Amino acid sequence: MNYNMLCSESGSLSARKKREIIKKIVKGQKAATQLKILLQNPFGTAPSPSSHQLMTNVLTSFTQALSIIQSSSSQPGSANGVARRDLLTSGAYGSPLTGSSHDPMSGHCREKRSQNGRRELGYREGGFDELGCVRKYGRSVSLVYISEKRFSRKGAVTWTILSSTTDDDHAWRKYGQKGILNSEFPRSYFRCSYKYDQRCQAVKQVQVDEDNPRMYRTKYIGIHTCNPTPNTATHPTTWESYFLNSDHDSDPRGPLITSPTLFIKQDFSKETHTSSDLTDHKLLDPIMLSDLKDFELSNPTVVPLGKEFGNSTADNVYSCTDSQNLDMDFGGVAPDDFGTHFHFDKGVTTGAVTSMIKTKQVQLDKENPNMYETTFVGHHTCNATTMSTHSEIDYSSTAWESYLLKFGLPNVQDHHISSPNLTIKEELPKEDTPSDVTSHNLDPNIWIDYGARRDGI
DNA sequence: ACGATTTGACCTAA
DNA sequence: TTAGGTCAAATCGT
Repeated sequence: MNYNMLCSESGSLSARKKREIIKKIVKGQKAATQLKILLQNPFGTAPSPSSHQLMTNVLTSFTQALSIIQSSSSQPGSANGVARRDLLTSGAYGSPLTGSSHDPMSGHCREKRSQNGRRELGYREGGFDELGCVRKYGRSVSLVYISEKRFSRKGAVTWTILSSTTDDDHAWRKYGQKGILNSEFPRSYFRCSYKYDQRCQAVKQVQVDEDNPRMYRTKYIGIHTCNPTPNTATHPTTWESYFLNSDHDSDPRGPLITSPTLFIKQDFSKETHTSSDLTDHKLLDPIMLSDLKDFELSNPTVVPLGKEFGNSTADNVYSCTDSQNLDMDFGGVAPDDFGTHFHFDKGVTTGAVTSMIKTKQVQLDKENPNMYETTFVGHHTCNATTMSTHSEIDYSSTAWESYLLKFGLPNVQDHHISSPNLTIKEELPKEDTPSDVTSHNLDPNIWIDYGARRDGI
């Protein structure tokens, strides 16, 4: 939609719709302003919605405003509807299409068959509004809407991100893959899973990045107009991702990538139960506990963890760096700690505050060498560092809550988490294991590698 | 049985 | 003519 179109159409909008549009735009402007403030001062103490939420609000408001305009222009008998169609068929969009197989006036689909008899749905000359017809898809039959296809894509919002994962908070359906000239990796094509259910036109193209094969270059085309159901959309969390460009506007959902594959098992030791008494945390809601058990996040992200010493794996143990007021000397690992059972809880009193030293250990899982088992003992009483780049994290909370926020468990803010022993298993390709295990960003806390040892000595 | 993915054919734009 | 994008039958996975 161009400026002239907006202007010409605005003339036919009712006063009520004009008010709606202005309201939406103003709302978007407010969200944009908030986002600007947040970006200028990302570590401010004042509570504010996450950048993701703000960007979502901006895009939602503007998209809704545009939808109102577009819905007005596409009403039957609307002169502007004709103008819109003319726009879509003019110039670069106006090339005739083969097989006038769809009659938008009758609402019926006409098929054409290719030389090999394959059934096809052709494109009509120029763009036309979506019209439903039944098509066979594999062995199932589903309602299909023939859309404006690539013509509408010309003016679609597009942006590209570089991310360690292909996941985002939308459900996608793969519809194609192509080898690309002078490119080592093929390009995969995805459409929104709700393309036919909700006429959502969003698509994305994913390709392994040439410069960094560990990263995915994802191009998003079009903004989602669907309302995904909660159980089908993954939870949005930030991870390693970068905005590469934004051709027009930026969809806030694009750069927000979900977390790596994590298998979380939670267990409670006597030590940690007693430790909860040392803090103001309350016991975890049993319902929450059931949710935590074996909670899985699907994502292929590689997060560096672990070290290898020759051919044998070694444990890596970490202490929270925010315990600088505490005794940093853990006294090494006691001989009887060598083995599979960890025991690192140490109660330390600093001034009037009794703290638990948070430790974690990382070890290759014996059962599955592609997995890393991280055991967290104790809980953080420190504030997570503001050096973290994870905007989704509540920095004032402890690591447990941070994790839970990142993982998107529902209503986690309403729960005060006790200090469980938490074992996280991460699925990581071993070849991606770097030597430096202290700089990973699995959680928002900074860890010091205070020792590595061979297991089972 | 049915939804999702694969993959070769087809289509359009350049 | 060619490269990139899409379709849809075949196939896979649950």
